[in-house]
Amino acid sequence: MISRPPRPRERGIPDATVARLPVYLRALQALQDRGTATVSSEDLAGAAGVNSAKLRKDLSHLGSYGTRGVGYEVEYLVYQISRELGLTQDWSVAIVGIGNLGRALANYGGFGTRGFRIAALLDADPEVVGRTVASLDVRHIDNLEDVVRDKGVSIGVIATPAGSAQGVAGRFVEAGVSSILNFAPVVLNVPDGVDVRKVDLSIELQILAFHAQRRADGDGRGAERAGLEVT
Amino acid sequence: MISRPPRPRERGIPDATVARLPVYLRALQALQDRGTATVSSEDLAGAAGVNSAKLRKDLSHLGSYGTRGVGYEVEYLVYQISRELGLTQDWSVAIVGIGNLGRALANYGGFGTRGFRIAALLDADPEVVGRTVASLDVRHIDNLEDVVRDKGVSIGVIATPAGSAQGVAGRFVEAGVSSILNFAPVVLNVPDGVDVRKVDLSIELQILAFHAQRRADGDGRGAERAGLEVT
DNA sequence: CCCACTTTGTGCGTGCTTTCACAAGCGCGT
DNA sequence: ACGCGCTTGTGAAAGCACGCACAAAGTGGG
Repeated sequence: MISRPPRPRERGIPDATVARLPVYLRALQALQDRGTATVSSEDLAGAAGVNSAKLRKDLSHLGSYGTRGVGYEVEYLVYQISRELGLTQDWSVAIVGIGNLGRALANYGGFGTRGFRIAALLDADPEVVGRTVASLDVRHIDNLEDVVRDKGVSIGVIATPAGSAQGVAGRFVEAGVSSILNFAPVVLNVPDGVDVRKVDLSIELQILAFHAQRRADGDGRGAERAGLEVT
Repeated sequence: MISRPPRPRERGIPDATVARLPVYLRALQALQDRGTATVSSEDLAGAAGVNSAKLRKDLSHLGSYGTRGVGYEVEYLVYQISRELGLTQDWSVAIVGIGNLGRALANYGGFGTRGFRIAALLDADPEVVGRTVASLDVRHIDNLEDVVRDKGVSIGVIATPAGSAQGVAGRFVEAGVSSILNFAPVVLNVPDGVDVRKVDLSIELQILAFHAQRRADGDGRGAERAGLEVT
């Protein structure tokens, strides 16, 4: 096999676009709350902090939902993006590791638009198990498989120390969870077909430090590389 | 003017590379703790979850620190990456918004390698101001400018509700902070020369939901798009 | 009905990222 | 001293992503 067939991408929305859709959605919901009926790509792009051509191209991947000379109908667009992101159905989330971060996550009520329901909290520490956090009983990690099955958990959140994360990930996968959000500072090893996203505090700080240093360093001329919003 | 002069990028490390250096650094530190002296690009790439060619090219931006036939000396590489990221100096961090998340951040001791020192906690709520969190007094937000000056804060972390975030960002910038890590679900508006990074819970969940739906949807054939680790 | 104005959707050039593939370099055993 | 095996560093190719600029398409006024 010389070259695999040039990647059909059968219904392909580029990953970069997918990463921005939630931002557009939030901006749109803000507009909706303010009673705005339609919005131009220029204005929406401004609110979302992106280039308007990029926004139009992103939206064009979902179909032609705008009206030339007018703009986009806010309500309709909210619906289309929600549908595309899969927010019209309910996702059941389990959080493992109820330390400071786990508690913060559990209490973080406004999970964007609804669509996400925190179904269970799990921890290994007997000190924590049995307590009530965000009106949920914290259950022992040994019940992970049962909880996943009984509550139909489809997204697992790992907020444990680094050492336990891989083990938890493995159990999630074994139990049939194929979407994992990982806050532990380790690279998770998972089989193909499992989607892992990582959120890492200290990595973000380190990237900021790099740019800050660069700014301070070569300051024969300032701000040569700056103001970059990053997703 | 047809084309701007082709972007000198005077000491340019690509952004994509910078974003991965912290991951390499962590993997290297794990190796170091285990007493490993040298490591091949293949092994390190494995530990960091990236392609080995990519890793080598990334490292080549820092200079030629490997030995052919052998690999990279762990300790030396740790030092080089740390230096490049600016972790050999101390960064003073202020956290604004001491809710669940702010507390979690304040208590998150292991900020990667040292290099980051939490210098101050600020909040607007009189109920919270004055309390001690992570052995720091929570001070009133009105002291932001003083704190930034007195403690030499160079990185600001915003963990407030969405509504307050822009205001806090403005004050940070005004006070001379030009690196901001934003946890609030809003797009911050800052002048050029200020570096904002955003961490957003619900966006991550929405992206997971998208891929999960895709997997469930078009399952005439499974897992056509999967296993993608994302930074 | 037509014209001026607005705004979308997209073709195209450019630059960045990733990946492959391999020559050059290094260490070790003989 | 020499050759063998291993591993780096990098040219070259392919794929993506971004943003400009413009044609196409719609609106509203006269």
